[in-house]
Amino acid sequence: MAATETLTAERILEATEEVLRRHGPAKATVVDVARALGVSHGSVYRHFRTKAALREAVTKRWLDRTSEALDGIAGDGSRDPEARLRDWLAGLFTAKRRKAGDDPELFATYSVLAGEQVGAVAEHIDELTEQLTRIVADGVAAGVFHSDDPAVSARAVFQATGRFHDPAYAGEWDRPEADADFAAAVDLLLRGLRA
Amino acid sequence: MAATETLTAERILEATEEVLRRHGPAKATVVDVARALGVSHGSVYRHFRTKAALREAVTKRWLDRTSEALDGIAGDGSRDPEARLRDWLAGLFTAKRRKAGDDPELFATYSVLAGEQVGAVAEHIDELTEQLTRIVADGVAAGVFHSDDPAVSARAVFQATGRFHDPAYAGEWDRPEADADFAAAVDLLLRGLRA
DNA sequence: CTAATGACAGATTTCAATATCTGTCATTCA
DNA sequence: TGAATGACAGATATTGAAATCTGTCATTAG
Repeated sequence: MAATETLTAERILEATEEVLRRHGPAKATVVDVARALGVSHGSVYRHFRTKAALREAVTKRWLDRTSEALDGIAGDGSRDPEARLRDWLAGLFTAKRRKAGDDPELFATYSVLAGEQVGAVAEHIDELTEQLTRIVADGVAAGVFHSDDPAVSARAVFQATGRFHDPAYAGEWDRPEADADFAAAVDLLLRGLRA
Repeated sequence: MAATETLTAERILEATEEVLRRHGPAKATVVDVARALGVSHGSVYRHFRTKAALREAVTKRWLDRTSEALDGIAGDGSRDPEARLRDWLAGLFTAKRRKAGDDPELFATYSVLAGEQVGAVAEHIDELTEQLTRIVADGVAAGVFHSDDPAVSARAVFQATGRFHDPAYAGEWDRPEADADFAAAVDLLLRGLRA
């Protein structure tokens, strides 16, 4: 079905996301994706060199949706850097938590890729760290933060809050202490950043 | 062999550790342990109710060796709290890193238990957090640290440094950036604690 | 001439039969 | 009498044969 429309990378990505959502990362084969599109699996390979590349592309698209939302906070130079940092960290935690809850199968795919140290995940992390760096640098410029090197501080903040965004900890995000722990972490880190 | 000596829990733990070291956590059955001791596996069950209890006991013994070494640092009230905290965190990182490198099979066992949220691991974490709390409280008493609640701050510090002691991250401990990342994390957290 | 196909080899996964293990307990041994 | 045994049922792991999948490519279709 739908063989009337041209087969684009975008359509394949949509179908893959759907198959992944339904079957999870373990099942969800290239053949399944092709079946869902009503084409032969050879056609899928015309657009993605390997199954790994396809999974990575789907995950990248999915991760980019998070980055974009946070980018708005990071880039809003009109606001107080401290409030922006708090909002950004809270936004990241909330987004990951929601993704883990709403799209467990896609999230599982992302967790697998994160464990495999795949390029798309590394890029996502770099992107987030750059956003953080911007906030820290703005804070330093405004005189409210101290940092010898905003990139180093941003990296430290990102890693120190790993428990609240690293998929390895997803199982702990629903525990009742999670929010208090998050608040304590943010308070401590902000004290460390203040000029 | 060695059937002459009495079978004690201690001897079973030693044999289990040896079997675990040799075979890893996947293999390493109760039957193997019994074989290594030259007794029937029923005898092992006289000392440990389940296989899980045996694994946990072995891991506990192994974890306790770490706690004891660090306890010396935490309890040394004569030293500057900031230096003690730095040494304690560095000691924990070094110890975990060495355990992961020297005893990969035992470490894998510990990682599995950590993932399963087992009691012995929770106790180990509580113990470490208490040591940290002592250092923070000493620092507050000496006027060099600020904290509304040393237990909360200690917990935050412990979680924020998870990347450097949580077995989930063991794969990253040998990367060249690890030491710089650790230093940045400790610096930031200490700034956050200072009065 | 480009997009799509489907047959193919080798790799991976599935599945069911088989073997091993866990945990119990009536019995044996010292 | 208390420690150790070994046979046992049910659960789990291993194995190897069959099925499916990945990635390629010569061929077909438009």
